[in-house]
Amino acid sequence: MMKTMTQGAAQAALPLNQILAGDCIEVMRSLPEASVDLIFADPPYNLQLRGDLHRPDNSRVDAVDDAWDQFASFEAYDRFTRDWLSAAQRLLKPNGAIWVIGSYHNIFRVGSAMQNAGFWILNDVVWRKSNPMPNFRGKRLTNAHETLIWASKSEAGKYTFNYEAMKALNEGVQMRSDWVIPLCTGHERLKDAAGDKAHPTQKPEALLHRVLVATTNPGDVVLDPFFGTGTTGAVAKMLGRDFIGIEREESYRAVAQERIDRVRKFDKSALETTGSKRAEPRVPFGQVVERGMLRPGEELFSPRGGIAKVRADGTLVGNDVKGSIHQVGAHLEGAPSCNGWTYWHFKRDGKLIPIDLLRQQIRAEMDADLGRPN
Amino acid sequence: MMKTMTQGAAQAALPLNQILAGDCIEVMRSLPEASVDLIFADPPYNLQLRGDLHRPDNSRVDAVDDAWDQFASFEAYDRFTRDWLSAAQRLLKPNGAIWVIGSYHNIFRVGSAMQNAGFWILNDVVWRKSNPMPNFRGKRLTNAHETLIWASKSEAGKYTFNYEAMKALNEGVQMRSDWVIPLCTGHERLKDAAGDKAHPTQKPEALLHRVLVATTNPGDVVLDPFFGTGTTGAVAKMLGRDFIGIEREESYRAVAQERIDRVRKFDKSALETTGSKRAEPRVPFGQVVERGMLRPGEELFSPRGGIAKVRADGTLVGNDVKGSIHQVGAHLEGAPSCNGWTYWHFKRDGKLIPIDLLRQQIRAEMDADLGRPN
DNA sequence: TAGAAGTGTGAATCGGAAC
DNA sequence: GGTTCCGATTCACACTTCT
Repeated sequence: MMKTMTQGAAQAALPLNQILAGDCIEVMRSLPEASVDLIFADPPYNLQLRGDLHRPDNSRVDAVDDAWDQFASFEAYDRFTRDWLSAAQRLLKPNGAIWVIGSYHNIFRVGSAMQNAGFWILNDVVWRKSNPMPNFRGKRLTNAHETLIWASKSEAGKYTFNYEAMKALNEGVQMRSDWVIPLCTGHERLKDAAGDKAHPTQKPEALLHRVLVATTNPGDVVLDPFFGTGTTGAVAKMLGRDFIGIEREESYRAVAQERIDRVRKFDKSALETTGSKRAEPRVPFGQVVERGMLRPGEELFSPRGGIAKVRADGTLVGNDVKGSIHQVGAHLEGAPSCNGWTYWHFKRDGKLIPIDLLRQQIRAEMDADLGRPN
Repeated sequence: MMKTMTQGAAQAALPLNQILAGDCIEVMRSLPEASVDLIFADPPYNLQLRGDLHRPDNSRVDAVDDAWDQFASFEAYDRFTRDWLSAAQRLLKPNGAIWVIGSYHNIFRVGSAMQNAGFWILNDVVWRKSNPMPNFRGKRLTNAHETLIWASKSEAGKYTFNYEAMKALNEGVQMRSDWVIPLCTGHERLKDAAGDKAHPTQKPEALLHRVLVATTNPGDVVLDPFFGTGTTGAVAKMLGRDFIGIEREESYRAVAQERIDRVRKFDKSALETTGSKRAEPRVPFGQVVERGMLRPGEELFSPRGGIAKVRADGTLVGNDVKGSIHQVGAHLEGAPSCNGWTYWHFKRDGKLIPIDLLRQQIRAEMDADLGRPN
């Protein structure tokens, strides 16, 4: 009782669509547990650069040399990683998930720490840069990608994955684990007053667009503990998600706030994405019989010549087996399972028609009754 | 003086171009230190699979369920990894290097252990599979790549990198860190007497070809502690490198030996056969949206006055129909099919511009930066 | 015989609502 | 929380068989 009240109060206190100032570990610890749907984290990469790098024309490469990217040792970086991951895990709802992006300098340590903390890795995703910086010295391969890890809070977590939306984004075939997306350049790249880039590692909005469409729903709460210039917040706002940003540096917060204020949300119809069949209401086969769409005693046919007879209670009997449309189909095929709706056909005017058509009719009527779209 | 003599004697005893039987850690400890130029390792991935998986057609996926891939815990796997890495590091010459391949199940643990052991990571390389197995349940992204880590024995190591050879392999531009290579199938895939695959995880020769051309010279000694069916040995022989294989399983050793005996060393001209132009890359319309070239909610126009609205997942909605640019166009025209790229136009400065222009822009970027056999 | 059509398969951490 | 049972879900190739 007490706990419920506390949680309720805490939930109400969730600072939505704000950029919080301070160290992300401390700030995350001050927020209510199990309150966030998704975390996107772009932690320091611990680049360990030595000296300056110059291009063949002797111009100097503007590298990441900020204080926030300096760690004394692998141990120090691991401790930092464990701490922020633990605070992040506490914030996630049981069915929440996390994305972390990194390069070979840090991603192996981050991935290990995630597994040790009980996060369950769902995919590692490769961001293939279409326009990476070349290797000027010719001593290694062009470092043309970064790695993202997508993980649920625990192995048991029922994470969100908008499979059909991803498939639609990829013109009808499954989205793969390698994404080709250009670097953040041009107008999208934020500049400071002097015309220099406002942040050394600003991520492209296209990357966040895909992450958020894939693994959140409109209205979800997305937290970014290393907010930087606020790409996560900007894209979340466009897509109708709530965000919480945490950023230590005053200058980044200012740039991010100004950026997000400029962002307009897409209209609602644009945000609807292709949904999954799983979300449609379940129709028991018995309803087809009850409504007289099929008569008890009528015969159903499988693609491969199997025959079964409809019974008044919505079960089938055929070939010495009785049971649901799924069970009899599975038995005839000797298969572990079978979708009876697509397996069985009835005959009308000499033609075979899948019984799934009858289910679609029932669903259409249900929708009309409820006054829902589709 | 004494040390030099011992080393010399040990060098002479190096068992070149042989497959050694036994546990790789013990065997490596028995070999002379600082005697090997390159190590290629394909250790067990510790997949932790649960039940069976079936395809939508109910056929069963033949998964990796071998005893050698089973570990009791992350701790046990980490201990195993530390031990074989330490034995491998001892074997490497000071300027030697190592490649390790893995998937998200194990690669983060392997990468961390390598850094902890003092290996210096040079690149992580993504093997992007052109024909991966799909995700049959639609619950995650298609797992379409594996990761390789390339590292020198230490930060000070003067590793071998054949920059020009890689550049030539890539049609004159720097080789990137993402490599597109098909799975090992067809005649290359070794079968046992029963016609089943001889090894569940045989790697394609093209992958080893690129690794060895990039980071060894003819006459170098290449060791593979998880030899399996001997892809490393076969490609090393073709390319005029010496190999040492270590394999615990008698059946794999037999297959590998037979395979390598059949291999003939390439003549020089045969080495220059890589590189074919590929078809124009397919560009999903969703990329146009993700990249912000069109906004969700923005209207598209057909030549004959049809209107549709862009959605966040790259589908269109218009006139009571939802679907891809092609589907909605076909529906408006009452046609069986429609090329949405040329059919739909967006408005800029009062003028109608075909969306195909946006696809051409994306292709131009891809050609400039990616359009290589890579 | 060439082309069409059908079959097989690959390192996979591959449910979830209802009772 | 355990059990039952509905019912959703695949891409690129190589190879074989049929027309």
